[in-house]
Amino acid sequence: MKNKEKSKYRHSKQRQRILELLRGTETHPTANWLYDKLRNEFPNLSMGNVYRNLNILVEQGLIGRIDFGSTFDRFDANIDQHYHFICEKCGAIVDLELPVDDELNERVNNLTNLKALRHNIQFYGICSKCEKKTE
Amino acid sequence: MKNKEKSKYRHSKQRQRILELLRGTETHPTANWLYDKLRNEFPNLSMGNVYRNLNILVEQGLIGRIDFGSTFDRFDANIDQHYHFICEKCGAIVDLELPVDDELNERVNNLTNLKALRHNIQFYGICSKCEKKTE
DNA sequence: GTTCATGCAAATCGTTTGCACAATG
DNA sequence: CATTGTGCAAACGATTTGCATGAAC
Repeated sequence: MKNKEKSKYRHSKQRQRILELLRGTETHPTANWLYDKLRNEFPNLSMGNVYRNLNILVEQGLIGRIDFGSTFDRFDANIDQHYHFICEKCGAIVDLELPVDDELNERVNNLTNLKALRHNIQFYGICSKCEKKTE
Repeated sequence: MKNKEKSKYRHSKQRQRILELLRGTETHPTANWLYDKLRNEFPNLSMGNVYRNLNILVEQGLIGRIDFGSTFDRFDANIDQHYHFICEKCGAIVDLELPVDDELNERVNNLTNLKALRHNIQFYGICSKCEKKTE
């Protein structure tokens, strides 16, 4: 699908440091956090450049963007807790009948010193409509 | 915490119709989708009003906002698939050691005619630091 | 010296807000 | 008539983009 085989990327101190910072922290920084950390080293650093480099690093597969889903809010009159399926082709969101498994929270609570109260699951894949179109 | 016991809301045709539309669809509309559907009935409808009403309906518990997490992107040098815990107090995001359960995808695929390839889980609750502060 | 990276500012996109007027109860 | 809802336009915050200059190779 996405073929940019050419490793057309040059070396850049800024990008290098962004990657190092991300590798050196357990937290999940925002672009702004990285920007603040790097202002000292690169006094003229711009947010635009931080974003550009983050996108390049994601494209290179060196980092991940924590992907909670779409960029805009979606609303739902179905109040019961339920999981969602999101089609990677057409973006459709489907409610799932899969029973909500509250034991998962317990497993987290037993494994860590966190207190998990609830959770969401999003499944990603291809919906039946898009599956047909491709075939 | 949040005490606005008074049902201080009046009746509004626009809000009523937004709720009806949400109840009448299986999709998970965006504000813009609702806006488009309602332009005919309310030629002067504004996006601002759609958003205001959606927020009110969420506050009333009549609809849900599909909540994928934070408003800004977060980045992560840990590429392996893993689940996340999000602290509802301080917003911290913690990687979980909980093994990724690919059988969940199979359960979805058996239950539906979708083809789930991967999934994310986000747990929500209180992290240990915030837990201490509250106690 | 061609191409990619950068800083800067302006632009974009989804969402929120301030305000004067209209609708509700 | 007191208060909430509305349209409008401006404001907002996170992210992207156009452009002239600077660094990499």
